[in-house]
Amino acid sequence: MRQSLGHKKPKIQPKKLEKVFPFDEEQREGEWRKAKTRGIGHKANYTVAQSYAGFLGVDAVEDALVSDLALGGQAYEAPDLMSVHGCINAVMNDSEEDDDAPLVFRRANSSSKQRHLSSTSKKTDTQKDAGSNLVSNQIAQNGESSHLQNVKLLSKASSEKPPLARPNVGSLQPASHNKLITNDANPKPKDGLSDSDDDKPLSHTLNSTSVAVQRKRSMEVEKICMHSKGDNFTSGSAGNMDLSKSNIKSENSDDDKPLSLKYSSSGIVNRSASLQAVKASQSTKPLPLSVKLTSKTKEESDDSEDEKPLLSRFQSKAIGGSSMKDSNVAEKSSSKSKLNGSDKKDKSSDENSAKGGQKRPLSGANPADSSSIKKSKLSDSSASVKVKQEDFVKKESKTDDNDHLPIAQRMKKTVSSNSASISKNALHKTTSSSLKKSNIKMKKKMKDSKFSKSLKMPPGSGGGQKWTTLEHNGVIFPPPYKPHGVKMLYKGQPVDLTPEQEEVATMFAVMKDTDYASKKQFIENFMHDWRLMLGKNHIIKKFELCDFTPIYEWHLKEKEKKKQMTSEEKKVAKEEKLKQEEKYMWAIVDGVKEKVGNFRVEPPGLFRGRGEHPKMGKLKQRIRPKDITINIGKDAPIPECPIPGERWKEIKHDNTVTWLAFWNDPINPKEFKYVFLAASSSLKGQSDKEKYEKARLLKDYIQNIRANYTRDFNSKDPTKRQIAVATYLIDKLALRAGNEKDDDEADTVGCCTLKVENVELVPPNKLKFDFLGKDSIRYLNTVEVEPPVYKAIGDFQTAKRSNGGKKDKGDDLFDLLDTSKLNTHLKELMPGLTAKVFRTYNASITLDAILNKETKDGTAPEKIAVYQHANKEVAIICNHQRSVSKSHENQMSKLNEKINDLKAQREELSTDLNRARKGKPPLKDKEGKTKKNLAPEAIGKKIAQIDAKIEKMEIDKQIKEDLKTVALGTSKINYLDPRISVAWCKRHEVPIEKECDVISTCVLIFGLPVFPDIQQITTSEICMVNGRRSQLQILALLDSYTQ
DNA sequence: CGCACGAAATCGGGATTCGCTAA
DNA sequence: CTTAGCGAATCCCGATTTCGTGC
Repeated sequence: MRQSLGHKKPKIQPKKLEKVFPFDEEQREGEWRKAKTRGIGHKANYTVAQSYAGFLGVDAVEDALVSDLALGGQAYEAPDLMSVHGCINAVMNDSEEDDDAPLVFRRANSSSKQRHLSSTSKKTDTQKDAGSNLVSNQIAQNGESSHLQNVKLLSKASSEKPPLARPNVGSLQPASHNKLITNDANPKPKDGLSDSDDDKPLSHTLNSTSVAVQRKRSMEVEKICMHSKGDNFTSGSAGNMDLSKSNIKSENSDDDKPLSLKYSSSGIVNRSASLQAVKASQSTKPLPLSVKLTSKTKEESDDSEDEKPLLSRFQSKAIGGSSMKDSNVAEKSSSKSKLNGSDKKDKSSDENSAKGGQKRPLSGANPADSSSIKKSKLSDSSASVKVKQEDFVKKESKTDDNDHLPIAQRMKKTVSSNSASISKNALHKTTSSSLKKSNIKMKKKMKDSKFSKSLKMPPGSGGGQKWTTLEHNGVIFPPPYKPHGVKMLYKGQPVDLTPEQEEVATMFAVMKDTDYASKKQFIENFMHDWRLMLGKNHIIKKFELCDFTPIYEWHLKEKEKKKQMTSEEKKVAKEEKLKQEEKYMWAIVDGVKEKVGNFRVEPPGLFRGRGEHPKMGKLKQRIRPKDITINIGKDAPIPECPIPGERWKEIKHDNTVTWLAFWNDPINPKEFKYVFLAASSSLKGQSDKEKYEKARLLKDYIQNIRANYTRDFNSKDPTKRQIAVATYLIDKLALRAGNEKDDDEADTVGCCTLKVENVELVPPNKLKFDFLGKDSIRYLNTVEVEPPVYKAIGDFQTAKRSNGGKKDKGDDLFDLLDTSKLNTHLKELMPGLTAKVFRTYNASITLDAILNKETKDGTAPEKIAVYQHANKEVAIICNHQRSVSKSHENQMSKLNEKINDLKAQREELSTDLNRARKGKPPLKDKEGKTKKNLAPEAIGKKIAQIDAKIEKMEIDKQIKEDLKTVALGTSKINYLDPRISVAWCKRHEVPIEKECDVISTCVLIFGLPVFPDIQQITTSEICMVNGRRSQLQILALLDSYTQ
């Protein structure tokens, strides 16, 4: 056991984190319970609409914040992220602004150090170094995994920290006015404020006095809250501004010593810096995130959407406010500050806008890149590398080398030639100063370039360049089939099969215990494809005469063998596999090592379609190199084909896409299977970020959109009317758009493809939906709708077909609509708006609303229960279901048994209590033994304990029952903006670590030094790390930077 | 020596995460 | 190219057993 601790590096870390901030198991979920009473059964009636109120409230809050700011007189312009960061920092301690740029790092270091040592003065470099050394030493002592230690430290620090947040929170919430969202036409001034926010955080921090700091902290908290409420989703720039300010200040004051120490710990910082630099150069630009967060995304919106209208709005807003100027000033003044990166970005954005809002072409992710994609990748990398190096140098000089070395090495690997210089730099401080200068310049350039890139051409927005250099090793194929020689029976007789035939027979045999094996369609398809292999004259003709049992039993035996392997053996096997796959696991994108998602080619098998899929059971042919197209950088070595004698189908060098390879789906040749980077990659994080930013942007338009469709409920134009009603359903019920489907796909529908029979009118004004959606998951929900909608649906159902006939139940309800028409319409309402955005928006806004509404003072477990409850409501809205586990019934009865057991104990104790009060000895227990003669008080205490236990178990039971069909993970990963979770944790002092399982990773988003080595990760990369994704990210990062 | 108590070790299975691949 | 659920793998925690200590 202990030993195990020593070994696993990556996984351990997470564990440790958890341990550091353990929550008491006992959850008393008071409110939660009540909420539950609604239970799953009620989910049917739950609609997004219920969360609207909270949503409005947010705006109000924002306004309040704004005024606050105004009063303060200071124009803080920190990006949202910053603000959040700050909060986090306060809690976690660390600095974080860094996300953005390399410069940031330094800052972060210094700031963190400062915090640690003493808030009063910044430490000198040497001081910092010392601090870092301490940390590193500690780590070293402990031994194996410095990570762990660091983590621990961090977590402790965070836990220890006195939370500032709370105080203000309450006050903020009250805000009641809800300002309507600004319409597209005239964005409010706030936006402008928000825009400006991005820039100047640093200066503020520095300036703020301790008192101010405290205040700010509280402010921050508030803001965060706001954020969580609405900020995240609302654009409230003003609020954002506040946040940023507060954040900054808070950061200064907050920093925990521990954190700073950790933070400062040399290696980490350097690494992160380098990473940041790299990223910055690339185009990931963490800054944008931050900006988006607080300031609201205006910038982002610009980036991604780039709608002129938006830009103009933002600009105007920004201009209108003093913020812009301030920001600029701040930037200048604080150029040295680490935040620079962000500042610069902001600036650049401002500048750009000033110039005319034109965005630069995406051309290169990195500034350097942009300058010349043509350059050999080496040169490109070198450019970015240089920046990195510089950062490194600085940091390294300060910190000790040990930690760094690994990183540097890594860097080298990726960068190649550069690495050497890096290491050297580390050694020589003297050079650092000059380097710094150059760095700063570089940074500026980089920022600008980044900025332009990121803003202008977000990857998601289409068309742009996604990378400049790309290296990877292709894909790995499953091992060839090994014939087992076990013969199946036909008419009771063993049959000889060729290895190919046996392989397919085995595919079927191993599925004997699944539902598929008894489905007609499955068997039909399987037999069809298998017969092709057997040939016309094979004795095997009829499925009914086949007996796969021998093969099935062989399979069971193999499985058992595997199970019986000792852990030692398993470990060895695992390591071997890892060794084999190692080279395929990573890609180098613009000089940064990133994890590849699905580098394993899908093995052959029988297609397992979901629901009543017409192709289930078909043979999924083995994929060979000749089926695969590789996409890779022009200058990168072409991956060697892993199967001797074979070759790739094609090599491409398309930098406008993110896939590394693809092949045609053998089941549906029209479709493709792509190999992408892992969720933890910056490319994915970036698009995630864009997704959430777009959702956030919707908040500014939603009011108008709703007014719009409400008006069109009664439109005389039937198409308009259908669009209005469909939009309403998508908004209110979070339905999917519903693309047309071919006959060879499962018969499922979405909004646009709803059939007449899928909706039932329930007088007076309810609609009952019953249909199979994506994954053939049933959507069953009865909701009350506005009368005009009710009437419209009825009209659509009875309307004439285009050919004049009468619609029947299988006809399209929205016969004049399809997804492209709908989305075209939506895009007119808001740039980039699609049906999916409503889902994201409503999921996140609902989380936000519930958290704000239901979180009360209380224990951490209570708060977490609130979070879970909110998560559950979102899952219900999105109709994320799961099948009830096989052991569910079993588990429930066990729980009941235990409860009954406890109740019996309670009874017995209560008898004893009565006797004890009368001075009598307790009765003998079941086995006839005599019990201790306890004092009545002692017995009473025991009873109370048991009562508490019973109550907890009852609650657990209830939760379990309620969640048995609800899948929380999907929304957590794909729909809930992690910034909401982070802000909430911060505000309510819920440890970010594991508590809400979602969140541990979010830390990364903000560049918090949870894992020192990861620190460098910038916002953009991680961005939306939730749940599992966060885990992945953490591990991936650790792997990539720590090894 | 036997017993009570508590800490450490071990075990078992529920909970969570991961990997996969369909949609 | 994102979103989704499933089954397997892994983690985690409580329950049970074992071990150690003191009376």
